[in-house]
Amino acid sequence: MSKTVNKQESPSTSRRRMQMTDIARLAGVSVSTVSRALSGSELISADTRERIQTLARQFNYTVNSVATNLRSGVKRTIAVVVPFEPGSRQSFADPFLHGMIGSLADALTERGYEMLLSRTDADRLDAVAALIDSGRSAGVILIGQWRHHDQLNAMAARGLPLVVWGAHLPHQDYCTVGGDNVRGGQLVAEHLLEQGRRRMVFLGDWGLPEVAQRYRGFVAGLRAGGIHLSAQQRMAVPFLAESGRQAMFTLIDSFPELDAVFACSDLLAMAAVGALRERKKQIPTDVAVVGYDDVELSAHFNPPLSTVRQPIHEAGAVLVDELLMLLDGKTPPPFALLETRLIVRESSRVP
Amino acid sequence: MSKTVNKQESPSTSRRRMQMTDIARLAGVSVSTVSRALSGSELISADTRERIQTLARQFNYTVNSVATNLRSGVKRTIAVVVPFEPGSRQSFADPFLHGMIGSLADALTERGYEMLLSRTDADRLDAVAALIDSGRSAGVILIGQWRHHDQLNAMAARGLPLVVWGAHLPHQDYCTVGGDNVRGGQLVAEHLLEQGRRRMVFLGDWGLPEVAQRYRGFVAGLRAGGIHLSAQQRMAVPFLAESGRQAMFTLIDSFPELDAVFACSDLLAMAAVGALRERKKQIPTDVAVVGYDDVELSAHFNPPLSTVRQPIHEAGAVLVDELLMLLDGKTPPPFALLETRLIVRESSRVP
DNA sequence: ACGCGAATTGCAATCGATTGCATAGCGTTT
DNA sequence: AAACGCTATGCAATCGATTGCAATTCGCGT
Repeated sequence: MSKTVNKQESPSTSRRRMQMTDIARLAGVSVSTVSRALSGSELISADTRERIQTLARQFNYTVNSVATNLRSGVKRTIAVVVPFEPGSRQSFADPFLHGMIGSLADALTERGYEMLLSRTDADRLDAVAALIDSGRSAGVILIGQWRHHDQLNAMAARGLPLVVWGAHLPHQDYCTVGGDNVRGGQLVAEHLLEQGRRRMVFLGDWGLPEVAQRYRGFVAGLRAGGIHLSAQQRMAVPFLAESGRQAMFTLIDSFPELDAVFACSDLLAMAAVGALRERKKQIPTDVAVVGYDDVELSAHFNPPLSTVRQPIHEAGAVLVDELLMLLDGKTPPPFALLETRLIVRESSRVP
Repeated sequence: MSKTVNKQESPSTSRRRMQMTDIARLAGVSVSTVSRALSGSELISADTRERIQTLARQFNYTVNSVATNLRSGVKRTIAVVVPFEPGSRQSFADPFLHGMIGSLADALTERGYEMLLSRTDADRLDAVAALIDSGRSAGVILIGQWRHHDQLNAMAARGLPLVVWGAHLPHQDYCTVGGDNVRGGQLVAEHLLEQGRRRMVFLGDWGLPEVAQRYRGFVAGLRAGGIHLSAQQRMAVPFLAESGRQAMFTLIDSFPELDAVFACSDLLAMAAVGALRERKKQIPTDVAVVGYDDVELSAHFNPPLSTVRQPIHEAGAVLVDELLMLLDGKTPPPFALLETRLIVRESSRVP
């Protein structure tokens, strides 16, 4: 390759990217001076500095942050990882994730970081280590711990800067941020009991730590009210609308007397409502439905959906702040429990 | 700064990242050899190669892609930019965007690219040029052209690798991918007329090119059926549920005889359904509602929402492929129109 | 006129990799 | 035995910036 050839040059896009040497040549100074001028160093006389900055602006020059990072060793990119179930690849579909990503994007932008969005096989969570090992990002924010607490602990042991949205578990060496899932489940149980419901069903994959905690809280709350949840009153389903629909049909068939549904995400709850309608059940008269997350659409659903609110906006900020603490060498609290409250709307309230 | 000090070192995270020199030392060879071995070069003897690869795996070493990119000049990061309205910052809330991001994430991952997700002020679209100028990404995929066709043309003129999801406009120097919005609007008009509706209202911000085209198609379709749309039969609203709700109330008040709503996104349509219910209108008996996008939830909404499907999965692939063509110096078609079809569900179909 | 410090600016090493070219080692051919 | 060729490896320049230190210029005191 000849030295004068410009990489990524192309017939149509033949303009080479401006670089510091170009500005230096134009200004008649050295690159050192340009570098310092652009970073606003006091070492450079005010008028040289200004002249160079004007020049840079004129030519749309921006310092190459890749080179800067390489030299300075400081990275301003954070990877946000959204795992997908290896079978369906569809985890991305839950609107809750969308809210989470938006919230993280905001929090990172505010603090001057870039966001690298990455999807990973939920069974190979440890693959995210490569994002850090390869220097692509300074740290990782992972949405959900899925079934691999162990892999996460291993990564934490390697000292990788990692913060996880999820449940706080025993023997946890990594840092989590999440809602109070047990409490959330309990609130739903109490509310449904209060509404006079007795024959509940539970929808959600309790193989996942967060869901497991919601389930535990729910069962505990029911037990306190003297109600027991039998094996036919629950179904383990992934966070997919169609799965929720099918599961709901199965539950209606096997437990037709049901009068309340607790779904572990609003998406599942909405799918459940759809399935119940198809079977001519009135919501909430025949069956009360409560979801989880309080995504934006829940309030506009028909009927408006009762749900457990997760403070998404705050979540992004806390996740980012804890990760930045880690990067800064400080030790963030091992877990943060965010406020969790029940929002009662029409889907579970009989007037 | 002393030479032995390790950047981003910290009390808790004191482990320096492995690098090529370390592997070289461990293997007793030079870095050149390691570099070649890890990239699988035939120049290195098979057994040295294997020995080095094993070593790298053992120590969790991954080549620093930042350094690689700097040297090779090839970047494998694409920026996906989601503009937000400067007032609300909320553009992120529409589930359509979520689908789009997921689809792009898939397409990019499949092709071995990373995705940098970035939010920008919709009034400063030209700010995305900095993503390229600064070398953070090789190219940009922008979701929507918003009100700044001019800024986009200027960027295209600078030769920036840019592909836009949106409407095909006259005098367009950049490359777009989008649905056939005019046709979409027209399909909705025809369908509503066929259902015997005559008093339609339109919900959506026609200041945005895509929406304007849907509006034009809709109006043209109505005109063909001998129907005229007066100024009180439309409202310009941003893609926000609450705005949609309020706009719907206003329309109901100013044009109470309405019997059909065409909303420019499913989010708006769902919000409209909510507002109509609050005013005791039956859907679809009293008022038919049609949305746009066919997001996943639309099928599970109550009633299931009629809508114009945008082929989101295909969209991501096409956007990415066109951008890669640009990066490759080829000239992609100036615009791609993806299949647009009407999905009729219960919200607009009287049995 | 000379010396000295302060204010500017430039030189060159460096970040962590890649790669053209040089070279070392070793077997073959004549 | 000399010459040659091939394979496997190392040297050193390079990507685009940053930064410690050296060098230059200039003003001013004596």
